[in-house]
Amino acid sequence: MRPTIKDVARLANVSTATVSLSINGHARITKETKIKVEKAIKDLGYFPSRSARDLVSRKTGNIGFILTDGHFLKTEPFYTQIFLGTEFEARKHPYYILLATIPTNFKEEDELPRFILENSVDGILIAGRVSKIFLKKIMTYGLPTVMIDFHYSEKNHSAVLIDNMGGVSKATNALISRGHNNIAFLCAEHEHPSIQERYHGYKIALEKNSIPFSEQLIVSLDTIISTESGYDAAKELNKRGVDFSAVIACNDAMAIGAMQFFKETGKQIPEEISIIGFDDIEIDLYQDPPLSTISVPKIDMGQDAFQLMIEILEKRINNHKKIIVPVELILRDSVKTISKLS
Amino acid sequence: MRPTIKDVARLANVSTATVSLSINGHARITKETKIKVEKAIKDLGYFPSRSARDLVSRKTGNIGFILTDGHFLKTEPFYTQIFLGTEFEARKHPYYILLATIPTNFKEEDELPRFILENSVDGILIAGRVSKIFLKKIMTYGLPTVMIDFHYSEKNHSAVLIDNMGGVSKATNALISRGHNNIAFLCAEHEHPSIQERYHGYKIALEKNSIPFSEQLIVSLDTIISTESGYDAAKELNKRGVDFSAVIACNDAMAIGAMQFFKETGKQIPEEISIIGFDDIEIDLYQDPPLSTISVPKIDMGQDAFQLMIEILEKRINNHKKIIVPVELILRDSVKTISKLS
DNA sequence: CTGAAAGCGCTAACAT
DNA sequence: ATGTTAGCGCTTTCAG
Repeated sequence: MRPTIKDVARLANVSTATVSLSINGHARITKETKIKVEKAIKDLGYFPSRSARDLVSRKTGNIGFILTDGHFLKTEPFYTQIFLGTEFEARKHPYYILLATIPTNFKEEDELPRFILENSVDGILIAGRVSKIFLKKIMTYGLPTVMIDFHYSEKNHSAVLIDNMGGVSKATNALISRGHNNIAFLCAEHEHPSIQERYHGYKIALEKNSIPFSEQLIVSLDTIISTESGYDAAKELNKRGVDFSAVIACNDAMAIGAMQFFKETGKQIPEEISIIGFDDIEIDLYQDPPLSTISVPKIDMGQDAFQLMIEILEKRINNHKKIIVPVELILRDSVKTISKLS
Repeated sequence: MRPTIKDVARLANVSTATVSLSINGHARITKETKIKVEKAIKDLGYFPSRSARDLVSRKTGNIGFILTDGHFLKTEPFYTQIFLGTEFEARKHPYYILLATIPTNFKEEDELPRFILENSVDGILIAGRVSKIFLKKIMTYGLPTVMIDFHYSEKNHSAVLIDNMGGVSKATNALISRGHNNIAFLCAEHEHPSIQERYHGYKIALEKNSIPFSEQLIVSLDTIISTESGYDAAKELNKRGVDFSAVIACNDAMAIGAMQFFKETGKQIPEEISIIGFDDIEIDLYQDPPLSTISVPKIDMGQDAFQLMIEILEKRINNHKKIIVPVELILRDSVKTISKLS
């Protein structure tokens, strides 16, 4: 039988209240008694019962982590790493993470994650793009929510977001400073806020460098972001017959697909075309040549999100705070300098 | 304020005990009262409190899922899929899955997952290879345990295992029936039980087909299984200068590394060398040619493991049961027929 | 077949 | 500064 607070109290010769107060550091307990209590706890190998604690405190000690099936099952563990980040952080706090996936295309009649229905979480983390229907449905539960790598700008949620604009601006600047003037931009899923931000970063950078913007260099597909759409986008760009020496893809998957197309058509990378992606996924390194990219600190994002949740939960900072995590440009062999600007 | 069992009792005009019995289907409650109760529950939107329930039942309603950092972070979501399988199954039962990672090289002084220390799980699922030190340490807690894709044969745990031997036998047979007589076997981490089983499957198949076994065709590296070790193993095989028309690698990662080496040395696949891996990971399809492999039903394995846990937990089937999940040979372009046997 | 009541382990007033 | 005590919401004997 596991020892209870009573056992501790008995052994330490104090009341259960004292033990409780002592453990939770709440009241001003004498140092001496605290030491006595701690010794008893140690001797007994005592650990507070979660359910008893939760019962009286009316909390669950759980945080729900929600993402879509598609995002969880993807080959590249982008969201998996974010999840792990929240898990790492949760270890330092009295919380557990409960994971649930929802259908990628969540519909009105779909059921919400069980931990919502059962009221087993004190707050939820939502990672990646989810449908508006889902968001609306879940919001009726009034749970503290932190979104990760996604948000609808018109809604006011706390969120941890990637510096999409800054990232692509960096990439664009790097290309420009290496002599590239005709830089194509390949994307898909253009209704995705992140994609719009990345596109925006591209435009801003051109502007700042007084480089004319050309619609001809933009390929925006209506499909899902993937290696295939990257391939298709490159094909489309190629068909247009415009001049370009560099390509920015809205993420690594598309960049890799694009590289594939260029190689198939006999174009040399980076001799003829420089290319930069976004995300920094592991297979970038295995490309030939290794793909340059914008690196996103995934583990950190998860940790940030969890910390934000704790703030909301404990310090009652309910003011829809947004954290923008910085990104880093990683230049590898897929980028070549054409002519240095002074 | 969430409704409690009291509210339900009041509304249904019965006692709380009746509500409880009714919900849990335990006693023979009249159909009528049961209906009354159910109506009240529905009207109130009542849901039993987990913590209250757990407190009295002295269970936690949680199952811990443990795997190593390395396995969780791997590019290929092998264990991630298994995890998702357990999660899928847990949804149908009154349990939540708590995930924790441990250091790949767990040492004596490393701390066990928090949910173990805090007694917040009723049982644990352990996926993939973990150190003996870890296993020994965790076993002192006497928690019901189900191992997945790994076990020490001398210990007696319930486990869900892959049919490693059968899988490689199938692959070997397929190669033989396509005219291959000199089949090399590439592996690493030979102390891993799964690898030994795969190796065994290879030998058995040769024997059954009366094909002489040659040490020269076996490359067993002392390193970790990876693309790199696959590359190295192929190199070593090549150095030996022995004749072979086919290669079985102990998993897909190694197979891909081996293909890389063969291609670099100008060997044609499958014209000169046929190759088969093991695992069925997504990138197999993106190889050139697409890699043949043994497919492992990862989601199923997770579900099986969870079900086994439920059996142990609820039906008290404590007899170290093992489930061997079947695998499937998937032949793709990396295998060529040399000459058909009649 | 149903109700009364004890108690699971803990926290937080309220006393002392 | 510490002890007493009343619950938190639920399950489960034990009576009736």
